Amino acid sequence: MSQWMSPDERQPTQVAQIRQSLQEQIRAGLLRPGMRLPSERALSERFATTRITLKEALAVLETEGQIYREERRGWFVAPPRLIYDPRTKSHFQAMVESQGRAATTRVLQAGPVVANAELCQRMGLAPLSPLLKICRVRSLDSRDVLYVEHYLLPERFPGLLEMDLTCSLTRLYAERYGIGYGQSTFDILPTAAHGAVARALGLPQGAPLLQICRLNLDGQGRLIDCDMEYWRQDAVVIRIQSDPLP
Amino acid sequence: MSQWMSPDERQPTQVAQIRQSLQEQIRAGLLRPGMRLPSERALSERFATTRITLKEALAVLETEGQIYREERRGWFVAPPRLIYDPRTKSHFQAMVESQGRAATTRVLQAGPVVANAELCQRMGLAPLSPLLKICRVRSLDSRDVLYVEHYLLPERFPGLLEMDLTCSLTRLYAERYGIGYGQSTFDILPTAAHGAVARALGLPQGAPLLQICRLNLDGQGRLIDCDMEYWRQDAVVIRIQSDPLP
DNA sequence: TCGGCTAGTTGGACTAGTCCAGATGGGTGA
DNA sequence: TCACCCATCTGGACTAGTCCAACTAGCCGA
Repeated sequence: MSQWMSPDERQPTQVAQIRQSLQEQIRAGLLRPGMRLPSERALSERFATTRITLKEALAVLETEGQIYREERRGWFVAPPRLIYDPRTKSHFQAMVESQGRAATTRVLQAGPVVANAELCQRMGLAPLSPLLKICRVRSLDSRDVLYVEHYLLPERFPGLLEMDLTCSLTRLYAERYGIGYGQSTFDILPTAAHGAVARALGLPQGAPLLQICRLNLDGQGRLIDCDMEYWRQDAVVIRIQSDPLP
Repeated sequence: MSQWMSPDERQPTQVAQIRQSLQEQIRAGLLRPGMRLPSERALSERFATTRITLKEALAVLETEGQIYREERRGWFVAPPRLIYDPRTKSHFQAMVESQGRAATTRVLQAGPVVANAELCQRMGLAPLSPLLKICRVRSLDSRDVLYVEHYLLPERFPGLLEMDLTCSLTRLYAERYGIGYGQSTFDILPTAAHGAVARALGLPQGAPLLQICRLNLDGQGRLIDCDMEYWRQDAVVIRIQSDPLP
């Protein structure tokens, strides 16, 4: 029988059915953005299946960015994505507010470190170069969605650590040091949450993330800093406009 | 005891240990790009755990793009990523070959369709507008890494379906119709494989993918087409350079 | 030599649980 | 009133299997 059916027509798996069913409820607005889903145990009972199977369906919806997790707290319906054009030099707060949403920033850590191998390579530094590391968590409508590690050249930013680091670094660069962005390079790639990132965003280890590594140069082409951004992947869509023809 | 330990120092989970162990072997070059990993059963025995736990570790490595899956065939070590700048107007083949790798293209389907709701919205079309749909699979060093659906305005491309669609559509546009790209818009977001996409790339349902939706305008700002690209997320890194200051 | 069959292996899908750590909220005592 | 404690609930981590469909490789016969 099944050999004559295209894979489309075959009876969908339980995981697919559960995913479909939850998606429908979300699309119909019965499950609204930010709402908590019933517990995994309650859902698995309602769908007459085991927790493992149910969790697989939730994992698919998670990689699609329709729902998100908070470690040991539960599953929630994802709010609309923030539209993020990495090329605009505007800072996080301005970008968020221009889309009618609220932004806050929290500093987790700020201090000198020694560059690791990956950073030396990306930034073209000598081995064991000193750097300033600033770790921040940024939230969208009171939900933590972005963890950033900034790595700055210490010689260009004397006294920076004493300033208020919760506001835009871009503005500090410009106003206090007269340094503005020129060309930047962005590497975008999906990855999984580990260690510090997972803890900062309240994610379980292995949860999907969108990583953006930006390398910023000033107007003269000299390196300013390197930012490692880790976004909850349901919270953002990268939208880029190519240049119109000259 | 554990209450005084930071989460970093705590004994890592089995999943984390297995992930770590496999990653090390890959980094050391003992498991080389393209090589198949031992079967799930063999690995779960070797790590003295169950298949489910083992699969979870593999899933994390998959979302990190260190390994990839072929449905019912097994797990393989991911080759280096292709560097993809969506803003360069160069076509797939040229981009791949400029990085010293081999590209091929296969046409799965080509014909007229009626635009669905999502396409009407993205392309700004009237409901039920007619479109030409071309589905292609593109491979990198003989591995299928990209599934693309092109949706074109039929009135701009009479007779297109009779041409050789395995080569660059960009070139066909230019050489046969005198149409060149102007500004384009890209939406990049991680998603999960379903239906046609999963089948075309030999992925299991729910596998992580990187979706890029591009909307192409011509030099006069008129719509040319909309491409829905689905990349195996281990196969590519998006690298974008912002414009230098004027 | 080559096509087709077949047995064995692989991943896919799923069941039915256990034990634990962290988050939550209600109640209690200062 | 408010801080703290504790019972309860949640997800996290893991075990030990079963059944099935699809892929594979090797054998066999034309």
